[in-house]
Parts: sequence; structure tokens; C-alpha cells
Amino acid sequence: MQKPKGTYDVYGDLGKQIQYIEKVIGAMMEKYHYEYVRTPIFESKELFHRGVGDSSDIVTKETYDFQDRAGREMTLRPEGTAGVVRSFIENKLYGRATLPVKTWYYGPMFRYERPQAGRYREFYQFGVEVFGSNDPLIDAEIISIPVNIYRFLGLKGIKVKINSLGDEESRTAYKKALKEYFKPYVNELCEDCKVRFEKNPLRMLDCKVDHEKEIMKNAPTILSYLNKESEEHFKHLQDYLKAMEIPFEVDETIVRGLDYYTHTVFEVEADIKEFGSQKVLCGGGRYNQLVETLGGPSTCGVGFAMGMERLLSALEKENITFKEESLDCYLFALSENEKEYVAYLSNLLRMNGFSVTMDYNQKSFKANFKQVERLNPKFVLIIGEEEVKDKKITIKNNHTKKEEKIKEEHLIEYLDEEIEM
RNA sequence: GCGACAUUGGUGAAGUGGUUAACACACUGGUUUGUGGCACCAGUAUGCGUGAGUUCGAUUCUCACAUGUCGCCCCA
Repeated sequence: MQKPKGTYDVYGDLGKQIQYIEKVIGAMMEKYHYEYVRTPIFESKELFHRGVGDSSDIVTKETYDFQDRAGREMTLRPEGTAGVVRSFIENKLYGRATLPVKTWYYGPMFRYERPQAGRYREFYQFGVEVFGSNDPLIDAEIISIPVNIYRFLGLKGIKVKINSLGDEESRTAYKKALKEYFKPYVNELCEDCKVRFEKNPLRMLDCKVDHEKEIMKNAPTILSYLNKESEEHFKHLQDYLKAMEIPFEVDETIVRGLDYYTHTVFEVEADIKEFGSQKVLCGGGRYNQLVETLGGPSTCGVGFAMGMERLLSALEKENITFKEESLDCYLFALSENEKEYVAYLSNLLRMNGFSVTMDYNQKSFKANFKQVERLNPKFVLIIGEEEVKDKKITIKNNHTKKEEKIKEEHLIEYLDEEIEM
């Protein structure tokens, strides 16, 4: 038996690394005053088709679809936004007095893809979604979140790239211009782009195959088709980012693969050499039509998603590790006769806030000290016949190697003092 | 969906068409029955990804499949 292709198990140091990052994220979201939301890992297939978009690769060839026993069409979520939006609508959060509603989520997503560096079939994303404000200040705040998290974790070489797709009007005008421009050249484009030409011409711009061609370089650019309002939005966003001292660059090739984006789109890249196409650590943008598309009242939205696996490998590449080894006490009994007292003491210590583990298998004295070497506790408590009789415990400070006999009633006090020193 | 390379024990690995598949590390026990980290000795069974084929004989050669690693596409 083995794990399914493209999945991985978490244990050991990786587990510590992940738990630390999760803690940082949780604390950060508290500072930003976002609320935690959790939505189902599977939803109706239709939700993703309508939400993410029928023309996106994610929905057309990467979803895990299944029928439940009653024949309902279900899909394991390939991304987080659609579910959160559905929940926002279904629970009528748009009716709250305190708009905007600022939410965050964290959990596994599923895409049926060929695994490679920084990409798995089951992967974890942390993301945020904010509903009910069209102010670019929110866009700037959203961009600041991943930047601050990466900074806090100590990642260097972070690059923020932003672009604007404009509102409906701007985008329609631009699409039309694009189509007109490319029409005479359709046959020169790659197969994918021929499809994109029909379904979603914006995507042709970040095509890797045709990227170098002259026709691409001379294509009309989105920013020159923004109407006044969209242009203002984009300008204010940049002003806010500057005010927050977040460096960024405008990159017109960023159009994003999900169909629901409007106005602001952005990506945060790790500037790490041997990171190929997986260097994008985080991406997101504004989706002012999505709530309506999914059957809710017209409500603005903006958010991003961050891939945990890529963050982890970026941290690994920069040798940033978080290990909190903190075992306070290791206890062992010299014979079976003292084990009950060990049981009593371990419980006493744990209830007083110490982390405790012990020898469960009645190992030899030597084997116990070997274990001590590996676990590296602050204290070793050796319990033999005398200790039980006199209620005096032999405590060895594993760092100073100092050994003392301490009466049980002074045990906690003694340990506290020793730790202080 | 396309492409390249890989797969030997608990781990890192060497290696060969034919007798017991190196070596190292780790682990367990002992020398030392209440004080470890060193040293020495001993032990760690049924291990060459799976299935076919070629062959007198395959871990080694061929094919298929699986998985892994890494690209492309796409995305986080």
C-alpha cells in the first residue's frame, strides 16, 4: 500500500515547520482582524464550473469529480474562493452591519495534475476573501498580507507584481481590440492560443509558446484600454502600496488563469534561481462579478491564495527552519516497582505546565540515557526504590549536569527556579 | 496531456548475466546489574519497485505498468 500519487505525509521536522507557519498565519490574521471561515472540501460540481469558469484549465481538466451514492455530481475543491463565496451568499453575510466582511481560510485543495517541484495533487492553501468594498485600499491591504507573512518568516527576495484587468466595460473593449488585432494572425498562433482566441483572449498574453513572437509584442495592452474609473482604481492602489512601503512592479502579462478576476490582479514571486515556473508563491485579485454570478446580490470581492508547499520549499531553499524543541522532563523508573510513582509524577508535572515524557518499556539504565541524548530534555528524573520511599526525587539538570535530590513538595518550585537560571 | 532521468536494507549507497550483494551510518544488547555520549565485541531473519519476456540461469538485458524527481502546459 502506498499513498496516492501526488500526495505526501507530514511528520517529524516538516510537521514542526508547518505548525509554526500555521501559527504565524493565524496570529497575522488576528492582527488584520479577519475572521476564520471553513467550507466543505467537496462542493457541487456546478459551483466550480460557474465560479472558477468553464474556460479555465482548472475546471476543464484538473478536477477530482465523483458521484456520491445518490448520484449527485460532486467535485473536490480545486481552489478556495468559490466555496467561500457560496458560503457568503448562503449565510447571507452580505446583510451584516459591518461591511466589508473580511475572511480567511486554510485547508487542502485538489487538482489532478502531474506532480513536480512545489506542486502536488493534494495541496494546502491559505487565502483571504474580502466582500463588500470596492476601495483600492482593501486591494492594497490584501497584497500586504502575504508580503508581511513572508517578511515575518524571513524570506528574502520577494517580488510583488500587479496589473489591472479593469472593469467589465474596459475589459470588453480590450477583448474586442485584442480580437481585432489577432484576427489576421490566428493561424500563426499555437493550438492553445487558437482556443484562447475564441474563449478567453486575455490568456493569449501570457502564453509561453508564442511569447517571443512579434505579434505578441505589438499587441494592444490592457492598461491603455482602462476607462477612467478603472484607471483611478489602479492608480490609488499603487499610491496605497507606496504608502505601505511595499515595493511592486506593474506587469501587464499577469492575467491569471481563473476567469473571475476584474480590476486588480497580482502575484508574489520568490526570487530564487532554481525555482522554475513554481516561483509564484501567491496570487490573487479582485472579482467584482463573482458573487452575482453565483446567485448573490451584486457585491464586490477581492482575495488571494497562497500555496503552502511552495512556501515550504522557498523556506527550505533559504535554509530557514523553525524547530521548537522543548521537552522539560524525562522520567524513568529503575524497576517495575517504581512505575506507579512515575505515573503519578508525570501527571503532576504536566498539570503544572511542564512537558513530560518517560520510559514506558522498562529499558536498561544505559538505554535510558541514550534516549536522553536523543530527546534532550531539560531535566532527567530518576526514580528508584529510595526515591519512592523518601519522596525525594533525583533530578539531573541535563544541561548543567548538576544532580540533586529534591523533596516532592518542592519539586515544582525547584524546576521553575532552575528554568529561570 | 507531453518529455527526461531514476527506483538496491531502518538510512546513505557500491556492484555483477552465474556460488554468502560490498562498505558506512543508524539501531539493539554486552564488556560496565544507579549515571549516558568514547572504545571494543556481537546481533539486526525472510532486501535489488511490480508484472511479463529473452536466457540453462536476470538484481543486472528488453517491454509494459506503478511510483519518485525534474521540465513543458497550467497553476498556488
